[in-house]
Amino acid sequence: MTPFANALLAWFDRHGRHDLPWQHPRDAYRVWLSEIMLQQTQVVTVIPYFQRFVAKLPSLRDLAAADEDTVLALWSGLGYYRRARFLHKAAQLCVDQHKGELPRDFDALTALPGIGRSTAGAILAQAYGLRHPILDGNVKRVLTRLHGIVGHPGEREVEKQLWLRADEHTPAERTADYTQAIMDLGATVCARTRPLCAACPAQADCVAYRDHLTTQLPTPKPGKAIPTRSTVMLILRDAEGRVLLQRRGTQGVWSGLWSLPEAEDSDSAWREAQRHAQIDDAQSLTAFMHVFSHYRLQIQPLLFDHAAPARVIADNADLRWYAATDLPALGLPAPVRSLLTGLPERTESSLTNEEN
DNA sequence: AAACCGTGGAA
DNA sequence: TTTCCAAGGTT
Repeated sequence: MTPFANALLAWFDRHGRHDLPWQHPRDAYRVWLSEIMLQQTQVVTVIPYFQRFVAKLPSLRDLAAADEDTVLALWSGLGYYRRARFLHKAAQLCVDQHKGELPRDFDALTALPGIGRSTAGAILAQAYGLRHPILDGNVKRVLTRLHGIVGHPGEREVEKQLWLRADEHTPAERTADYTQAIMDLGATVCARTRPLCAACPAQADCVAYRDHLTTQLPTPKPGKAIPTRSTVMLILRDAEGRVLLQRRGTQGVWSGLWSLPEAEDSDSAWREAQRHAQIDDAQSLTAFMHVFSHYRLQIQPLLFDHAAPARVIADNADLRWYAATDLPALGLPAPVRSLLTGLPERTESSLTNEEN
């Protein structure tokens, strides 16, 4: 065992996190679910989603048997929705090909959608105690500092070095604890900003600490400007307060989620609205910006109140009028949920349609 | 290889 | 306000 691993395990026993929801009980399904939810997402954000998810779908077989709408509703607000669709698909593959269990084999695990090298390692180490390294954001931060590795971790040479170090430090004993420990260290001590080096068990071995490089490592990703796009979101609301929602396709952002019909500008918005309902006035709501990882989206909501639904689209499975009480059970994009939740009440004038 | 894929919190 | 990015994987 490397001196680092030894010191880290001793630190973990006293200062590690031992009460995370997926640790009690720590079965393969819960470890897997937590690892997928935690991809690019912090622990504090994940915890309530995890609790809600396992309360509704406590086992892999429950997940496999669930509707995609149910899964996406449980994921709604977490982002990167492809994770949820992959998770669902992988559960069904486990039922079909692995007797309803998550495989204990690395190649079989990474063959499942949504499980890459690091996530597979985390599952095998934490759920089954097998010696496999992980290399998530925490480990990259700890190891770049510990070994003074310069260069953005996204570069292939840098990542290759990091995997070698990750493997070197991963002990054959207490692998599950070590895996949790290095993530805990990265999250609580070796933080991105203002690391608590005085409390670090690896301080004596740390190149970045020795050379005063902790603020410069890991090397930040080269910045790139992201474009701004714009869209008009149509809120068609009928006399009973129901709103027309459209299920998005399997490609692109918010795949599989229920969202609002969209248009490029207000003119095409009117034409689009008239395809779905008889409408006679529109109210521009406050426009706002929604930020994705790779572009900004300027959203102009357009409220068509007291719309009379066209009969022709009534049977379309991907286009439905939903009551406000239906919304909690639907997978909605975060800004759409926020928009619909904060919608103005239908006014007396709109109810009586006094403009005409 | 580089783009794509969400969201919210911190600084 | 702007910028950065957190338990990554897929195409």
